[in-house]
Amino acid sequence: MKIPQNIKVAVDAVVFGYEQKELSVLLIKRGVEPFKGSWALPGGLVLENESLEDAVQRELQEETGVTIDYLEQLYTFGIPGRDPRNRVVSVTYFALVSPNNFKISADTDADEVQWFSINELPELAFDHDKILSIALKRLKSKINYQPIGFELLKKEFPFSDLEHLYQTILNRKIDRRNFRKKILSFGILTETDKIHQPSSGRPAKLFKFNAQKYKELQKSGFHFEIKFA
Amino acid sequence: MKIPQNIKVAVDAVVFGYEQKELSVLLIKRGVEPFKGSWALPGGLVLENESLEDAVQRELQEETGVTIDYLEQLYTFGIPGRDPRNRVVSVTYFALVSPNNFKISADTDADEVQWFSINELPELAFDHDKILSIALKRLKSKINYQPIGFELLKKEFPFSDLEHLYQTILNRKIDRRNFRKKILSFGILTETDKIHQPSSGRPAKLFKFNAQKYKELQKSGFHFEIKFA
DNA sequence: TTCATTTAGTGTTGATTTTACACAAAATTA
DNA sequence: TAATTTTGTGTAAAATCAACACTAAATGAA
Repeated sequence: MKIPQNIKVAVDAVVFGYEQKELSVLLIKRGVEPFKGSWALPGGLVLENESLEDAVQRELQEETGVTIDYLEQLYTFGIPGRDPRNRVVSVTYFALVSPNNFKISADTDADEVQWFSINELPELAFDHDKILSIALKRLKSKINYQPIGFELLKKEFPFSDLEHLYQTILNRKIDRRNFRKKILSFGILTETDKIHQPSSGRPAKLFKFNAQKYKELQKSGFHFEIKFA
Repeated sequence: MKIPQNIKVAVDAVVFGYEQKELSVLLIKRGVEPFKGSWALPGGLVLENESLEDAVQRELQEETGVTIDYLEQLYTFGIPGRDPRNRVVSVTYFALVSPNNFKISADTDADEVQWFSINELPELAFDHDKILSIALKRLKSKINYQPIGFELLKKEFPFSDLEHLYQTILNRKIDRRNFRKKILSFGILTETDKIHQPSSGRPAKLFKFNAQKYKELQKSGFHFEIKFA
């Protein structure tokens, strides 16, 4: 005799943002038990007729109002007991948001959505700390072999922003000359004619990531890959 | 008004084996509709109280009798309509089997389980061709940066087996001297005192993968990584 | 107005890694 | 014993990586 399966499917997203040389994660404060009042990753149950990706986008829209620039599946968690109420299998996603879309929508309760610096995280509900740590690992590893760092910057950015981004995420110094040389050698950045005036110091040219060019290069076997001194 | 969610959770596994310089995948012939009579990846619904990994192991045991040497989560598929009956979210796994465990258990119906060379695949049920192609991509990419190739060989193997394995999976020639030099330089192989007599030609020393050593090296920052001419 | 401070921008050299490449050694079979 | 098969090995040129420091252009303060 078979017992009918009753497992709920949820999605959760680890959304990263970067501003002011700080890497942050988007969290929501839970309004219901269990873990009422705790911070958690945005997410929720998948609806009957929507794809997993649609579910993530919908939940992010509903809960945070934030627009996502990059989204990929991270990992699926399904150990019985990870949710104290029911069996929930959670498909988690990894998302990046550019500073342009950093702001939290006005129609969400600001009390309940917040960016947290990766260095000052609160305790998280469920197994969300584990999910977050896997996402962070993915980010740290992936920026080395895929040009996803640009998703965390404005469309046009001074080179030093990219440099600082890598240093922040990888948490170490990078040789400026070697880094610039390497990235520029890929030929996937376009120099704009605009310049950026920092609060003090020499003005900087603005660059933008050329996704079109990147795709072409990919087709001819090019592989984005960074190694550091 | 909320409609209660009714989504089933399944697991499916792409199991790779390697023998006679051929890479193969383990498939089962479906005994029930839909796709009755078609070949498909082994898998099935997750039980109420088992973890996803346990579900994969159980299904593989039940359906194929094959013992798995390496298992990792691959990707989760959840587009509505991928199963014509119900909404099914399938968490897929990627598995490797060594030739020692290659044989299909006697208590399964041999008619319904079979190894297929990656070059002579039948049509597959559901979206299993897509799953398989992602698994293959993963395998091709992962053998370059993780020592998982050994899971597809016997515990003790002549060096040329490793060489052929890489050539088969990557589908290209590899320089024998450079390959050997690189792999040996890692220090994760132990030379046994046994030798292997090929059907003709010079006898070869047998090596084995030293998982212990690999773990130690990993801790001190070593990273398995292969690049080829 | 110039001096101190801040950030952007740039090349060279030595060390290391990668690539290309060919022949001798040990066994089997005819 | 000659032909065939597979193992095992070194070197040199090319490419990449790693280390390293000063000048340029702006701002703000003295």
